[in-house]
Amino acid sequence: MRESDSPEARPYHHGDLRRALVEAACRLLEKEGAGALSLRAVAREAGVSPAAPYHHFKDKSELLDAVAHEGWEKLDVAFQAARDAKTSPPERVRELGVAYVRFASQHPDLYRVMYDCSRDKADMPAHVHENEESAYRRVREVLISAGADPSDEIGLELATIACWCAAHGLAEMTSFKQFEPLKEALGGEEAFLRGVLAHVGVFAKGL
Amino acid sequence: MRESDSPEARPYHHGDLRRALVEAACRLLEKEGAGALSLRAVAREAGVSPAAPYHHFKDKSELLDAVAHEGWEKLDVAFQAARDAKTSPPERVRELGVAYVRFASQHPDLYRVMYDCSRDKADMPAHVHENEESAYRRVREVLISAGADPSDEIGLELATIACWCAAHGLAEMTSFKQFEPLKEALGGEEAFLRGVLAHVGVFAKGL
DNA sequence: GCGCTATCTTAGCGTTGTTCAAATAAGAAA
DNA sequence: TTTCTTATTTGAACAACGCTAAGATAGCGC
Repeated sequence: MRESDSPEARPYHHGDLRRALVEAACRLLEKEGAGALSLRAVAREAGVSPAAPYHHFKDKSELLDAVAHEGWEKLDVAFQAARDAKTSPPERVRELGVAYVRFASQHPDLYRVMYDCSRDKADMPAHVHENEESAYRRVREVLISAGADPSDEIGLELATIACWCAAHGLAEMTSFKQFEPLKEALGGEEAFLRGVLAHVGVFAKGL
Repeated sequence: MRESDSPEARPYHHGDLRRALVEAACRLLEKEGAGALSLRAVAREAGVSPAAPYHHFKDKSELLDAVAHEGWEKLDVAFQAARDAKTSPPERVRELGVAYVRFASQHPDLYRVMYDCSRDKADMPAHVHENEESAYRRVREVLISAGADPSDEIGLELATIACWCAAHGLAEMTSFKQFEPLKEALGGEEAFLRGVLAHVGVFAKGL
């Protein structure tokens, strides 16, 4: 029981440690929270020595990158449902926003890692951010399908960014306990999210 | 030169160390960034031993709280100008948003500390957040003066939160290098901020 | 003067990220 | 097969961190 018990390819004598480490990190993140996510703890959880990860990641931050990558993929899955929802295109924009925020509120520590990675590598070339990029493009597509003018390059980009900013801001705030009375008054988190997003132009009318 | 050279009250035999520590922390934050802000580094910067801070703050996080407190005060100063601007009330809402985001983009590391403190104490009683609260109330006031219906308690709160979320989201994103081409196309950061905020209902039309 | 108490220092504990030489095991070459 | 090579893992170590405990120091009221 010293490594991931998945029956996958184990190309070297200790199995696919890289994969095992990322999974251990995700497990720790859900169990103990972001504060407990040290490289040593991840190695411990995976059952290897503290130095082992350095043969698969040059840094702690590179491990976190891999975790974040996983996170963006999970978010993309959550986006699928919203995009394929059988509602009007403008409503789909809202669904996308709600899906985003709900993802963040269901996996707060993972979301934190994802965002910290994005910020710490904010000045790196674009190809580093492939997953963010793909989520970004998805928002953009839904905005177009909701009636945004695709020929107005700048306007479209501004709208997409506004979408993303509002969703990110709300995602980081929903957990604030100060809002709980309001959530109850509205009858749940879902209604709260929709209520806030309704005040954000892009979500309210799809541009 | 072992402590702050301000000629202020020094009630105990080493001067007002608490104050000196907060100032040293702010100095470090601007010089070296958030990553270099260790308790020991702050003590070093203030010219005292690593254990000295523990007689003024029970924790590292309590020092950061004090730094964040300072930050909210500085933000409030930045808000003053926007509130007193001689423009139409709806325009003032936009000014507030721009002031908020500009503050965050001018003091990114301080803003990070401020926000991390808010999140880490998100489940604490309200009086802990007096400064956030006062900034929140300021937004609320400006919204009312811009035409929001003060009797619609819930609607007003939702609008305030939407404001804050959009501003916070944008504040954390403006530094992303991906947006730089767009900023240039629009002729500067200011235009970029206004462009994004224009897509956020609350900012665009003051509710 | 005296003691009291707050303040600061020195020393130390446990943990972290990271490096490096040595050990180990898998795959290729003989 | 045996040997060689190379990728992987370990164990020991370093500096830096947050934090604690015991002692030194200095200001205060008596």
